[in-house]
Amino acid sequence: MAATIRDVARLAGVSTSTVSRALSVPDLVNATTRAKVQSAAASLGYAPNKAARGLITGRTGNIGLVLPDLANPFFPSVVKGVQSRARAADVAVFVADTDENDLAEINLVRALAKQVDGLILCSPRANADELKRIAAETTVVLVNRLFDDIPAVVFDHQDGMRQAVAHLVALGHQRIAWVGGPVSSWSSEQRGSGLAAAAASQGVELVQVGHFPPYYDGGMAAADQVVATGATAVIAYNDLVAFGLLGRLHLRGLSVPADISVVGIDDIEAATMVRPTLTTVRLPKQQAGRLAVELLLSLLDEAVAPTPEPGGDSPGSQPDRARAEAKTNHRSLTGELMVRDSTGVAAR
Amino acid sequence: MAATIRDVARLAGVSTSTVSRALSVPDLVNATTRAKVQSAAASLGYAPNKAARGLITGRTGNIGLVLPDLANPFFPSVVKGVQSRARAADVAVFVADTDENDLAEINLVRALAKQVDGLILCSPRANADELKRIAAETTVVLVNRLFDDIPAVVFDHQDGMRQAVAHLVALGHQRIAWVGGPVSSWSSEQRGSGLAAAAASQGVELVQVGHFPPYYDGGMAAADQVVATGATAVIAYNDLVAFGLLGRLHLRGLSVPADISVVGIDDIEAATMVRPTLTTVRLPKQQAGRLAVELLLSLLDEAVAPTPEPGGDSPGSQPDRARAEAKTNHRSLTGELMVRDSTGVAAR
DNA sequence: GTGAAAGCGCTAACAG
DNA sequence: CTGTTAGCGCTTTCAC
Repeated sequence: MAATIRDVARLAGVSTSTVSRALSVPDLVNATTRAKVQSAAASLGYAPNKAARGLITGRTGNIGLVLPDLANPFFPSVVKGVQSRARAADVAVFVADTDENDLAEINLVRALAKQVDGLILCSPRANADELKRIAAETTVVLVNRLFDDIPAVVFDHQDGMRQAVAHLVALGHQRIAWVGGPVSSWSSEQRGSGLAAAAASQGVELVQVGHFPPYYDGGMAAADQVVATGATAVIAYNDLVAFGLLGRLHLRGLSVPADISVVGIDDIEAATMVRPTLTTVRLPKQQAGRLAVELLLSLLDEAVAPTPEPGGDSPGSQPDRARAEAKTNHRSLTGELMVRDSTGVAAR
Repeated sequence: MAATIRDVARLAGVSTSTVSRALSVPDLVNATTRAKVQSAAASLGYAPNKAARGLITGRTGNIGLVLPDLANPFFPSVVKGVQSRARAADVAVFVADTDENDLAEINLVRALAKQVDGLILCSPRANADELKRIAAETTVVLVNRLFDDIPAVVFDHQDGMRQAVAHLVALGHQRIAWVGGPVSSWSSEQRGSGLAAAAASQGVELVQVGHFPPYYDGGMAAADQVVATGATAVIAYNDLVAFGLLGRLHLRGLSVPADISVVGIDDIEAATMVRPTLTTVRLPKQQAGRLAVELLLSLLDEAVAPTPEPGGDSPGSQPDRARAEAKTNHRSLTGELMVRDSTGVAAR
């Protein structure tokens, strides 16, 4: 059995309260006692029981991360970001994979909610009502989805899509196909509309080719329709779909980029492992994870020490404005185009 | 604030102990009381606080999973397996990524150990002493590494390697190169020796080409040495390394499988997304995760209700033998060769 | 600056 | 079958 605070107290010849203080609010105890306690703790290899502490402080020191599918390389990156930031704050992370199942999602959220201080929901599939309810019950940060004023970290696809289109236009493409992701996916909608805006402002034609599952097979399924549009370039919902496109195009004897250019979104590691290597919009996935943790932690602190009510001495409408904006708690990250071998001069 | 057991007790008009019993050992309470309690609990949306329960039962209902690198697609699969099995047992999973850093590994283990019932260590990098110490302090199951008699789930590479070699031999290959993984990797050693045995028994020549990092770059680095051996086929430590090989061979203008055949190990999803698709030994990764959880849970139960001491009425040396074997708590999983486009008839 | 006492939410004896 | 009592390991008043 691990050492308890009592063992430390006994060894140091002080009360348990003193041990507690010496370890968590060191300034409250005399330097010599503190040293005594610390060495006692060290020699016993004592570490406080987080669960017991949580019981009384109401803070467990744990957060939960819920995501749709670890098999999609996008998510492990986010997990890594979350982990690295959480570790720095000495916070442990529960990870739950929902298998793209929205029912499993809400069950997992409910189960986890009890034992964490807050939740990070990555690309949640839950509907609006569920989301609202969840956010009402526990502190949550959304990643890759915006909803009401629930705090969130999202990718701004406007600029990434602009870069992708500019690149293709420079190569002479005038007709671009867009392979959308799942209908219910917030990010697919964002990517699509960002792309539409970019295409419009740069004067190229955009053809949407339906909605497909965000996997390799989705790309396989989309490829023939893409070809049928007569587009000379195609932008896929994500890299996995782009790979599927590559696969099917290859089967049909079409060569990339000679016959058609392919652009992905995400920049998963495999994008440089396939041939041709994939031109794609790199999304700062790890950073999103880190930011989400930061946002969550700041929210939690805020709950403990709430910001003083406005109404200071100066009118200061300017600062108020800034605060209001910060208050929405939305962080936006932009992507960056990685030009590789899957895009080239427009065919004919 | 969430409802507590007291709220439920009040609403149902019973004591807290009755609530506790009704919910965790239903048979111990009268059917009508039970119903009353259950409906009260339901209407309050009550769920027991696991941390508080753990404080007294000594079981948190949580397990920890520590692994080297989520960016390697091998690991997310294991995580998925662990999750699915854990969820079925209503156990939550802490996941910690060590970034292949053995120091981080032991720190994470220490931090997690306090708040979980047991730990699953996947491909641990820790040295023998550390491992011994960890296993002494907490219930642990190893995945992908065997050490002493710490319970473990491993892959038996003997048969997978035999299959791979048989396949290559059938294609006329007589000289096979082996690209090893990290020197300190237990599984690299296993794979290497399994391969050596297979090669010897099937009468083909095997050339080891050093040790390389288990990534794409490792394969890139190994490729030229592989070519220099004059081998007509190469087996890589894992699929990622095989991809690196494919990449560098392509750069050098060598064609796979016409000039050289390439075999990987793992069968990560991307193996069917590259061109040529990769022939590889499929490892049942998810199953390993599931088995590890099962093993861990059974170990935990055992600790609670220990097996009765031997010494029954019958001498039964046969059953004893079986029990002793089961007692080692090692589960072995075998791989299966997936033949795809990266292997072909030996280049003469 | 430090100790004694109370209690977080829950379960496990122990009586009845 | 059910209620009372005690206490898991810790923090936090409240006195001294």
